[in-house]
Amino acid sequence: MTTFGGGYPDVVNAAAPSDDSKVRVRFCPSPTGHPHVGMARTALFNWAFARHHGGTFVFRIEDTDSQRDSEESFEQLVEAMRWLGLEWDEGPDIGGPYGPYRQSERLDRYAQVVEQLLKAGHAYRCYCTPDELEQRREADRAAGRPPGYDGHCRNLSDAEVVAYESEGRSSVVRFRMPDDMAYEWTDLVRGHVAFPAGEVRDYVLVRANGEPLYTLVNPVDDALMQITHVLRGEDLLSSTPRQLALWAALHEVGIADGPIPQFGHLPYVMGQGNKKLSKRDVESNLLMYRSEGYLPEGMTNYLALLGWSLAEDRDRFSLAEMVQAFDIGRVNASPARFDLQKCTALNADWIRTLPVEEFASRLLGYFERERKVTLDEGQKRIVESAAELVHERVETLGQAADMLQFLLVGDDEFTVDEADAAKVLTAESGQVLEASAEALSGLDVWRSDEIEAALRSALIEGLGLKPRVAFGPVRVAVSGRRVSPPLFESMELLGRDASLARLQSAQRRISALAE
RNA sequence: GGCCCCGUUGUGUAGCGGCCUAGCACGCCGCCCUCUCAAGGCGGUAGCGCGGGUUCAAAUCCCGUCGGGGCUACCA
Repeated sequence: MTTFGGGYPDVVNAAAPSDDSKVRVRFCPSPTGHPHVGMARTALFNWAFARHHGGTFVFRIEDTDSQRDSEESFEQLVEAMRWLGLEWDEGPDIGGPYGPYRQSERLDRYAQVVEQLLKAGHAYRCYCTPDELEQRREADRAAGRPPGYDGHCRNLSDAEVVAYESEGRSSVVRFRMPDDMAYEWTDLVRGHVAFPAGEVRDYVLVRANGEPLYTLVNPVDDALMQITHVLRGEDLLSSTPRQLALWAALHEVGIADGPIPQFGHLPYVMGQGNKKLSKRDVESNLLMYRSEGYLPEGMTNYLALLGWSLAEDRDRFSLAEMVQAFDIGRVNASPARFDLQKCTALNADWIRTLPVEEFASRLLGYFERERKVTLDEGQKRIVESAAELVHERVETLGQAADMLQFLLVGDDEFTVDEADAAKVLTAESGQVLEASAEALSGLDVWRSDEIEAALRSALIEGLGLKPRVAFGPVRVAVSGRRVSPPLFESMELLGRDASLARLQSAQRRISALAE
């Protein structure tokens, strides 16, 4: 028996190229559905690896499944990558020396490769119908034989081929796996991984309709694009032997000339329970985080923590710090659960770390890009001043926007939360509002410290209330909520007229209640 | 069924034979601060799947076992 690693000692387990600038890695998603956090984690680790080694990060689109791929999905992918700040050096939009970078534009090359593999005997046409295959698989299962293609069409005679063709059967192209070869490699994440000989069956490279499959195009493009390191999901671990075999064949027919890349299989990102995070889970949608107002810094930071850590006592770190420290050998092999709470907490941490002015400008951008609202100059100034008030109180930009909403709406659009009103704007609070309005209307200077002094004197000293009891109704009246940014500063920003109007409106509400 | 991968508090991780009566973060629970909510401060909760070895010494090495996951497609 031959061991693949032993047969090709200079390629399979080749040490990482000593010249780091030769490092070439790729992120190669299929454009189906929305961009997904597991995908983003894979992209991030590839990117960090490339940057750490001063290598090249290639963005390649694997769109060979015309049934499932979509242009919309492709655009979202690009957008998600840009949002996260993972710039690529070669890719569909910017080209590069090994383009094109969309596989749908490379079909002619794959056809050539298939011809060569067919000619060299590394692949053959298989005329088995899906039904026949299914039946034989069933039989194998029943008999306790290992499943997989049984090699029916491996060695058809010319006459048999002619017969099948004249029957009008269509054919797929199958790769001929070497008979007695074991496959092993040193996985960058898992260490030594071995598959015994005879386990991997002949597999399909090209569909009957002529469309090439991932099993073919992925290794072919890795070869053509001189990829040196393949960092991908654990789900592809067991397809590695097939790819190793294909690589050997590509070498033999002269399509591949560089070393076989080193493989590293990243752990799954799990969702609830023990299930891989699926595209159906809401928290898997990367762009959802952007629209909720997560920071790209927070997102990449959290994603990095899914299988990797920078130091034992540090969770928060920047992309630059990650690049500096990234070591694929220190990536965990066990699956990581995606924890929205931790993700959000880390994002909150990042928000608080931002200088206030920076936070304000992100918030302004968030209003415009994600909330699609155009703020006038006055509103912008309010947001800029109010940013400080919510900076430490929110976990996302979205929460900040919500929390400041009451400062940005006119009296006609202003609404009071009904549940909160029911609890706080009760008959007894009528006198609180009345006293407040009276104290405030006499103020010479409308400033938070003056407002606070006036209200404290009227409500705490005057009515003898505890602060939290006294300010509750005022808060709901002015902000519409029981939870709000600091009250007196908010009132200053709102302005005297609007503040008093809202107090009066709340009073009317209470009197209406009494009747 | 066969093959492969994985297994430290609820979650993410640190730990790579003695520094571990297992560290950090999130969560959770108290307390303090306080105009609400946060933030901040202080304290607490909870873990090496199990069983055998090896060793003076094991979360760390070996074997077995159990559990979870993946692949076994004309998906990727």
